[in-house]
Amino acid sequence: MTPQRVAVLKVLSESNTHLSIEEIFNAIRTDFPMTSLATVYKTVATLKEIGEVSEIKMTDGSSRIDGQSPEPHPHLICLDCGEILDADTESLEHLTDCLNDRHHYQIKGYRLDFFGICPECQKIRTEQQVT
Amino acid sequence: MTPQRVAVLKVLSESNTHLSIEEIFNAIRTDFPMTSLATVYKTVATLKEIGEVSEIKMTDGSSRIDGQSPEPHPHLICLDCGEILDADTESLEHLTDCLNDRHHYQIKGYRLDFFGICPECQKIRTEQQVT
DNA sequence: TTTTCTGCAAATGCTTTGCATGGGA
DNA sequence: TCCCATGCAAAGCATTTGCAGAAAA
Repeated sequence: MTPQRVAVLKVLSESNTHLSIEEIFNAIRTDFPMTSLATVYKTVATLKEIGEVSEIKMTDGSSRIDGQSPEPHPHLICLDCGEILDADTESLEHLTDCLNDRHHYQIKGYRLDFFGICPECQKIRTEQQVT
Repeated sequence: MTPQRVAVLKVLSESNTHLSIEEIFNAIRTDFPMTSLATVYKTVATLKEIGEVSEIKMTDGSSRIDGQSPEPHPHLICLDCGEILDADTESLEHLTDCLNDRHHYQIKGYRLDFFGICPECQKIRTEQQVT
């Protein structure tokens, strides 16, 4: 627990938006001007590992940090300004209609990817356990 | 229509997998050894613009090209080997159960992002049309 | 001929790493 | 004291770009 880590956590907890690493960095620098960008990256990586935050990869390769809800959940991303909103929906059913109604977003597209273990790799994992 | 572009299209149409740029590059080089990586990038970018292919950004920053179905659709991505499968489901309802049944994937998580225009930017867009 | 594409290499942007220093427990 | 975190700078990786030559239309 170093002042830098406290500062990162403070920034993330006080913000309800999805900050970029740069934004976190700049926010911290007002309090701790000697903090380095590398430390922010390292701290965020640590927080990700212990499940405190989640990361949203943007199409340009950069990423945003979600410090509020580490569980995977739908996002609304504006194609124009890049704003990210948490889509507050309880089920995956009738999502787009629901999102249009609630958030007044014009939905243009989506990205839906599931992460899991394919049958082949499940076998490999099982074999490795046995060995 | 240059030989290089034909080659890229050929590779993409013949493959039913989700190739990385490198894989496309290597596949082409067997036929056209003088093709450069930059050209592959440029060609894929062009194909993306005209909607012929879609791009799947991986968590490591690299991307895979989907030459079969340009429409956004769910993917199954293996956490171990990185294999990408198109999830053949008709609706978004009861997805994970359905996916487990059909593809025998162990679903560990997902990424669901909607892209659209936020209310603010809709206003801006409207104003710009008027101006 | 005129435009567009190619290929090389350099540049870019975000992120990661190596390593020596320094603060925390 | 011992260890881990920090900060700087350099490296890394995927991708993009500038530009001159070459091919397409």
